[in-house]
Amino acid sequence: MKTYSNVSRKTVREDRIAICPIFGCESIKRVKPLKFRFLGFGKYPKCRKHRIPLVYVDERIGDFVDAALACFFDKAGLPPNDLLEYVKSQVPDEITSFVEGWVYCITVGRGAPIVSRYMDTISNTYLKQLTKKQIKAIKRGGTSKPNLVNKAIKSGMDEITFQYTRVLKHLRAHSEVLTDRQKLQALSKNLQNYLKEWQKNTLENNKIIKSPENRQEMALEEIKNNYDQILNIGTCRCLIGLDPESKEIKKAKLTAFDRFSAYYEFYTERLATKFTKLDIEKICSENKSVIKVLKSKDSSKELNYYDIKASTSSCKLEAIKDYLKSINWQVISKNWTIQVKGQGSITLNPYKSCSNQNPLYKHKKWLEWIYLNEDLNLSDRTITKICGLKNHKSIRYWRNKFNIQTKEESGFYFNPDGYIDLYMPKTYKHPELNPFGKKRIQRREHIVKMENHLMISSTSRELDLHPYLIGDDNGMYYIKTGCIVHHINYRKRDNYIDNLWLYASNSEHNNTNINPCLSGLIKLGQILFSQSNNKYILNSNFDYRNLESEQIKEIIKPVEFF
DNA sequence: GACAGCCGCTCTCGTCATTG
DNA sequence: CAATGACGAGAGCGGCTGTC
Repeated sequence: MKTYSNVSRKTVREDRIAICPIFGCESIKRVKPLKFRFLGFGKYPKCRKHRIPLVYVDERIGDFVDAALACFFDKAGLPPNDLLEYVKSQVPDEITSFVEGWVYCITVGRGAPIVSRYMDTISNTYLKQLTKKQIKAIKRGGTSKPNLVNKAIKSGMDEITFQYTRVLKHLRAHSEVLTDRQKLQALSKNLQNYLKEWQKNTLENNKIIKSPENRQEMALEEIKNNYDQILNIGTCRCLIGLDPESKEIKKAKLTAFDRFSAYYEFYTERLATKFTKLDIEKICSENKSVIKVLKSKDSSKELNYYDIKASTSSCKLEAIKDYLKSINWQVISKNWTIQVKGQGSITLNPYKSCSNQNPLYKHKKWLEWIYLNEDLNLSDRTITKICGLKNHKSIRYWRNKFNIQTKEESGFYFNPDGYIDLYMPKTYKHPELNPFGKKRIQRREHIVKMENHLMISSTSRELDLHPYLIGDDNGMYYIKTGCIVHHINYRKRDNYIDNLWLYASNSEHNNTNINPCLSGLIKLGQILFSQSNNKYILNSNFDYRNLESEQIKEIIKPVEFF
């Protein structure tokens, strides 16, 4: 569990704004330093309503947004299997419009309007804590009267703005990338009636609505399943034009904020996983996906399109070529005959590889599909290779001819070692990297995340005194070279801040002493030794967390020698 | 079309600790 | 002492794009 800095007027160095840590509680207060450190009431300000200590807004608001976003975009929010099976078997024509409609309704069904209203309230109340002069100074921005508004208050404002922007960006991505409005269609009456029945039945069987007190006896995953059912009812109700909050849910006093709090717990316990466009497409289409193509080559390894990007070029090209053959091209275009100057009309075969005799890139729909496919994310250069051409300019030429706009390039790349590399903007002026400013700075994503986290969560004094940080002239702080940002769960792409730990040096990093932990897991049977492979393997049929803590202590206690 | 500066992407090398 | 794994850092090829 994350710990927050205790809001204490004894230690607060300058005015800051604090809030009740309960999501949805609007109790917000300006915390001033005590004039005499030993005197004064309200040394540890508490929420009047909940009687618990306040936390700083800038430390808590990010958690709320994390929780809300985890809730909106969790995989469990996609259409549930029982509904999908019904639609596929009974009304197969409606599968696309049903899935598109469902995804369209997810954000509203899961409470997006409430987040937006809450963020509005927080930012307004935050501003009310300031004097008119201070608000004017903030609005003026720049360096005007820097002493009037102290740094902590300014950074709190910035954090609220940053987090609000995050919410809006995700919602925008949802409406522009994840949903396709043109595919939205009214559902048939049959399906609507079935959805009404479905939500009634689901509500009746939901354990949390039936008896909320049972929650304490349930495993976290079970709680999540029940919460997801409630949230999916919200989405379903939106889809059939009803208010997402049903009477039963209101009766059970399960507010949207309770659900976000629950989701914060799921998020911190890593039970929430974000869905992508690929997941939606997978539901809609029966096509063999890239994943399946690659899986067939190495069935033991779970692959996704990140792995495709990171895999070796030849393997990637072959996988993509195989994948392209499996696409249902008849849906994309019905006419595969093109006119080529000097050769007359040619009938292309999209199920065969691209070649001189089969120049698929000269077909507008083919090129458009392959270039704009977000999961493949192919560049002109890669398409050139797929087509067996030498000069990428040919692909660009045909793109221009067909009026296919150049994509916005993304600023991150998958290092073959497994990390995510970022190209840093020019404002990133790490004093120890590229001191003459001639080259672009590349930085691993997890280091940048740690730097951002430290900048947000530390006071200016803490930043100045931090032994692992180095500052620049513009008040930015960077992790010194030589320090190591370690992935706690050893997953190099899991760059959530909770999975990162900063070490002073490689030697300190290598002293993490993982061996005693591993031996504990071996004693518990979580890790087994496979004699056929001569290797240790993970025992996936067993979860030591199901044991009582006393049992675990008994098993892993030190061996006694006679 | 030549040129320059920028940038996408890949590849390589270095350090340190551990292991056998 | 060589091999290996986790991590950091950046060189370099050649494509992209704007300008003349």
